[in-house]
Amino acid sequence: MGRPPRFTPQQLQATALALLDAHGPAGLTMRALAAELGTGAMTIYNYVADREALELLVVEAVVAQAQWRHAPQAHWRDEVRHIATAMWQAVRAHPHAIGFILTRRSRSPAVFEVAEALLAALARSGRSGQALLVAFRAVWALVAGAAQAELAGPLALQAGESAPRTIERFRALPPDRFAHLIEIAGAALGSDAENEFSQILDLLLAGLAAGGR
Amino acid sequence: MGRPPRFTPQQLQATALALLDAHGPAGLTMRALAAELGTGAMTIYNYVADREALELLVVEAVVAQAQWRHAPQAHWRDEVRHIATAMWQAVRAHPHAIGFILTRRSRSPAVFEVAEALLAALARSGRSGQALLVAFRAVWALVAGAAQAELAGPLALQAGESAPRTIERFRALPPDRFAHLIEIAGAALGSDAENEFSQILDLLLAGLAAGGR
DNA sequence: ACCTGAACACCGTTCAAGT
DNA sequence: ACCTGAACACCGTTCAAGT
Repeated sequence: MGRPPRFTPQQLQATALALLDAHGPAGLTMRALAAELGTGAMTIYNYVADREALELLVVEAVVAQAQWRHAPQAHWRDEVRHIATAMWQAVRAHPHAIGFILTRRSRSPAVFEVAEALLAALARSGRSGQALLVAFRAVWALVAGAAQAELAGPLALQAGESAPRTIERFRALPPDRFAHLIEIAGAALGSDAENEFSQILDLLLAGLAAGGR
Repeated sequence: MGRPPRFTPQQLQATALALLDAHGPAGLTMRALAAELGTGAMTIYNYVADREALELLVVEAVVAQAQWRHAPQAHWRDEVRHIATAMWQAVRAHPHAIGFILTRRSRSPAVFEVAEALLAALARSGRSGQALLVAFRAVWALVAGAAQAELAGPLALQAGESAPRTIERFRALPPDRFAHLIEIAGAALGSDAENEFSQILDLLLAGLAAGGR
């Protein structure tokens, strides 16, 4: 007998993301999601194949939030910057989702769409084929890597750790072996993430401009 | 009564990494590790505080495998390339560990040592303070991001998927919306990872050279 | 100090039965 | 077609008892 679905896929997706945002990866379970929706755990399996599919749904939800405008009249450099920044911001808006975004292979339209937009902008630098691929991979890596560095890099802030405490932690390292690291720890704490990402991107864009048109 | 430990920390670390390499993340459990060592699950807790600590042990094991030589007479560009490549290769040698490396914050000496070596090389470009931090974060992001892209990027090969099958999958996308992605999919499959990483790094190094000395 | 089994509070998922 | 509870095979970890 054709029974109408109790939930929409969008409802599931939004609830899963909300759960993740609120309680972190450990809080996103089939059972917790079901409870949040007011049903039993097994009901979730009417909408996703398994836990992995649920995680992909969340990745899609985050990446889909990346918004950019197509600007064919702008310089390709500005358009690449615009799209890369949009993606970085979307990822950054959901810190608890970053782990999933970094490690789960998503084939969702949202991911393909940012990829295509980036490729189109980069193609305007005069690249095609292997050179275009390399340029794309470089920008993608920088965006993903910037999110990674903030989450888990050597200079990432520990969750709930104060700035003075972080500086102190680095000062406690052997100064003869980690001189630069200790020196830079202060700058890392004073650094504004948005501005820093912009500068990192600038470095790569300068390299891309040198090789392009 | 002072009882001598049955295992060394190195033994635990090596066995954990071997288990991960052989069976993937799902295969690395406290119980499986204990069984592999021929003991009960709870024995592991005499060596690590919890599962998270075990994962950090594995991350450390992988990063510690990065080997580079200090070359103060070489151009800073070559030294940066050398260290970045060493780290990328170490990460790449353990595909099943990449997820942990990307998402777990490690404060192990191994991580601090690559970071310091990279910083020292980059400092020779004439940078210090915020500019040095930005240069470091850019290189780090590129290395981490390259590993990410290979694991989970839009052009990553699906585990066990053949090259023709991958191309077919991209050809099945709407060609009007994903023209560049479809075009580039072929290049992505023919691309040699080592060579591609080198080219990506070149782009960033060109940008770094333009801003440095 | 280190070892370890029993037990607890969770998971994801299979199965079978419902509408 | 979709819903759902019971049950199974796992987890990480606490506790208490051992040497």
